[in-house]
Amino acid sequence: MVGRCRYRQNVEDSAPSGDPHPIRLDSCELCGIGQLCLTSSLLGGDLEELKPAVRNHRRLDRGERLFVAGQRQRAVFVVRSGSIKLIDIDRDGREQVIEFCLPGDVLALEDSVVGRHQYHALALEDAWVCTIPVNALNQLVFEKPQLSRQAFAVLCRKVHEQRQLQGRLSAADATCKVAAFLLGLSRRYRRRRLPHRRFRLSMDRADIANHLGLQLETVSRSFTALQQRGLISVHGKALELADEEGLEQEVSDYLPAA
Amino acid sequence: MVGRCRYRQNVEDSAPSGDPHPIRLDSCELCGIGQLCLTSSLLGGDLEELKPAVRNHRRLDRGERLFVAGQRQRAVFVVRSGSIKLIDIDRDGREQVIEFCLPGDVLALEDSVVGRHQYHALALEDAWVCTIPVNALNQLVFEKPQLSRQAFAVLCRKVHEQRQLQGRLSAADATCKVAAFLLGLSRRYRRRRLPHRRFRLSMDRADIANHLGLQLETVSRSFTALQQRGLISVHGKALELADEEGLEQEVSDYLPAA
DNA sequence: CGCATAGTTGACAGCACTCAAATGAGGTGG
DNA sequence: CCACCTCATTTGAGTGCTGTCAACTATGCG
Repeated sequence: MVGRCRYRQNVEDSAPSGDPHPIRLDSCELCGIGQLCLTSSLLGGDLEELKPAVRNHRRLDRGERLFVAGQRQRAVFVVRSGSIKLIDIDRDGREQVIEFCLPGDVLALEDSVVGRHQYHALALEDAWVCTIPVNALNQLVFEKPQLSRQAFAVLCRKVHEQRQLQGRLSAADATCKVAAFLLGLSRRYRRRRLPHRRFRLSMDRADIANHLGLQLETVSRSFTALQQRGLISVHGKALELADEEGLEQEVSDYLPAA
Repeated sequence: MVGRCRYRQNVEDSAPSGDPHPIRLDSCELCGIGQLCLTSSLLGGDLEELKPAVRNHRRLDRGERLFVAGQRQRAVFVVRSGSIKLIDIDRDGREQVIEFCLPGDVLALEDSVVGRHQYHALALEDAWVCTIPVNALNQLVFEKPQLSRQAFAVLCRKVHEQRQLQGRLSAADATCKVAAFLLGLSRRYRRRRLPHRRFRLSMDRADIANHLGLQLETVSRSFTALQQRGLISVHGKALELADEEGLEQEVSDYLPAA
């Protein structure tokens, strides 16, 4: 299960600049994510403020757990490279994918009120995360009260995004859901200045299906359908959005503009 | 469209104490909701702090709009009696029910970051709302910085609830969704010390269907199915949960415990 | 009392789920 | 480096649930 990941984070596309996430960067200045790190929005866009709070960078092997539901929260995390899924496991052991977290995403911010992690966090591939101990964060909030307003804003966006997607999509057919999912991923990559036309899906069909409330066979069929219509090109986890306009058309009946 | 509502807020049940929401209460001390008002959690549970912030109580007729998407936000609201639906309307004029707001619920808190309302708010029945002007709220936050942490907590709960419901429910069958919806309503009423075994649905079948991603005929059929199995009793908008255990059993495959 | 709207019920078709098998890719050990 | 094994993914066939269209009933309002 654990092993070196032989894949690049993403297939090259619009940003042909080698590996965008070199390992072992201990400072924020050198971090490839830079201003795209959601921590900077969390901290009011001022990376200078951020540095003293970020304590260490942790490496995760594929399949490794960053935290477990119920566990006392010691830190808020930011994905630096790789991707992580948040899952809920019910009494019967069934899994529910809550969220896929990409580079730049803040993890477990919403757990800080309760003080315990609400979900399980698993690395979908080898990953690096930044760690902001809750103590350091609280200290920072104490020094700069406006910071909590930034955190508030991050949460508001999250509420809004959840509502938009899940509300409209619940009535959509399978292909539509899949198309929306892919476009959503692409937009998130683009916002982070990562390749967004061709990239590698870090999650498997089962994860996608679970997240969208479908069966994995249905997801696979939807991929095939979208490909036959020339909207995408898929080979396993390698994905290319061949016709973004067409894709948006496909989901425009259910999703608002980007 | 606009007219006096001849229905009581709720059918009597466990709390046979007359109309629980007398009209025209201008002070928080006399408000029937009292500590169950989510504003009190918003304000750290201290109603004393709340009073100077709450400016006026506004009456809404059934069908009346409290605010419109895009409109500049002047206040955060709390439902005092009646109920309000939050809806999104897309380019093609199609409606999407985002949320049903019951007495005690805070409205538009998550809009305050953007400064504009994100959705339309319509009264499902005659209603009263409390109004907290954003100026007053900001002033209060300035005086008591911890207050923003309370607001943060409110949002976190919202994120969490949304995830639980929509995530698990997206894969459930129609009857399951409807059962979960009814139980969810019931629990929210109970938490507010309102009749929760027998109550009146303030929204119509179309609203429920829209919210759950179903067709109204399917919702109707699900009601019938649940009734034939002795789990509920429905006559139009009058609802009774005849077998809460059975209902929970029905949704237990998809929803975590209360 | 009659109209308008809300809600229920029925018939039928289509899409997604289920079960099953085949294909392909990735990883391991010789 | 190749063979093999395992698991992810795709594809197929059949069934059931839900959407669609339509008719009917009940309720509320003037």
